[in-house]
Amino acid sequence: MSLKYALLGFLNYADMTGYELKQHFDSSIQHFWNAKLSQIYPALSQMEKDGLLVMEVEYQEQRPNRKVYKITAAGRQELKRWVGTTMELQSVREAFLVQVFFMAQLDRESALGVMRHQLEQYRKRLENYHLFKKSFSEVVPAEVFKEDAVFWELTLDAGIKYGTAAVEWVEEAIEKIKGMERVKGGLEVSHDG
Amino acid sequence: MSLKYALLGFLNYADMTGYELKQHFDSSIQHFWNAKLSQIYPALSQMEKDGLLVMEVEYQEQRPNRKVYKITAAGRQELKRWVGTTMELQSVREAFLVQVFFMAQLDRESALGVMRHQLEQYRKRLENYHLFKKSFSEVVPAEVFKEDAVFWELTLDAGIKYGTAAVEWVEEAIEKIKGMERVKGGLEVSHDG
DNA sequence: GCATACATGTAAACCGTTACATGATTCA
DNA sequence: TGAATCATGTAACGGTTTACATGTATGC
Repeated sequence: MSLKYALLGFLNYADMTGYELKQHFDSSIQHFWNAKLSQIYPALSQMEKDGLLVMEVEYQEQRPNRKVYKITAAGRQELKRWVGTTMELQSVREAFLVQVFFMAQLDRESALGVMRHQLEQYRKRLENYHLFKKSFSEVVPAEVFKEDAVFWELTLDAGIKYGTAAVEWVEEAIEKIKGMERVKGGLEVSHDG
Repeated sequence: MSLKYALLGFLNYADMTGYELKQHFDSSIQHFWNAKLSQIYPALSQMEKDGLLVMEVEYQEQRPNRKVYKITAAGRQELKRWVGTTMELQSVREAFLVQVFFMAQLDRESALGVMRHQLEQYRKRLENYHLFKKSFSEVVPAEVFKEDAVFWELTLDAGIKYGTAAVEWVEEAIEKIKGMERVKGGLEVSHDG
């Protein structure tokens, strides 16, 4: 459902084609929401039918015509309504935690291998957030109002907070696994030997 | 995809019906993965077709027969393989951050209202994790091997880490929003007045 | 010569939620 | 009397991903 509102949100800044909207996704909110073109195009035509957008064709030769979408008054209203709506907390879905939950199946070294791999990936992601944060003031276009930039930066801060939590958690988890006594293949009891 | 492995994981401890599996979801991994019965039942019969499980019917009167599923050697192998597999980092999907990203649409008080509501919900969730953590040693059945309990507790620790990060982030966000100057409806410039 | 940017889509598959369907027993 | 527990499912719908479909211009 957020796809629709993300599209409205971007079109509230400027008229755009689906292709350009995809670029905005990729350069800003892709850290916490993304969409493929194959989802964006049908969503836009549906939103046009619903009166949230209007579309104008720019004719081109040697490539498909550009379909430029513009937000309507109804669209602006719907965006504003949604942004101000308090929602239920969405439930967490973390496949990696399912893996950890059943990880006693593995011997200690395999478990540590999986955890270290995850740690490396969490670190890389966090590093990217930090780099993005550093370059933030240069990246943000000057014509943008300051209040927008504040909220954009808040979403980045969220990524850094969560990312830091993830890295710390795996680091501590690795230490706890190292300290375990009865892991299969460890020093003490083995259940199938 | 994790549904399949969660089912294998639980059935690796004991033979069970779909109904009982659902109860295990609800009392343990529901913090990071959940499933409805309407998804569990077809998944189980598919997994039986794939040779990961075998099913035995226990006849009952006055209610549907119990279909007790048992993991096969192939199922155990598949579980073990998956638990030891390193996976790509899954991308984050946080509708709330989409909302924050476009929140400059709101006046300061409305924005603060939405953030405070979210803060309250994050706090409640974190509180639940803490309560669960305290009662953890009592809740874990005695017959369970200690190594399983260590990994189960790690997933709880993850919840507490992320939950704490979320609470801290919103608290800081609220302070930053309070400190903003050019928010619509704030003390300074208004763009449509 | 190959990848990327530009520019549009459709179709099928997959995963998950909600609604529908049935019906006895037990507890408050 | 009404809700929860036990116990099974199917059908429809919605959102997302992957694969298929087309084709030029530009830069490395």
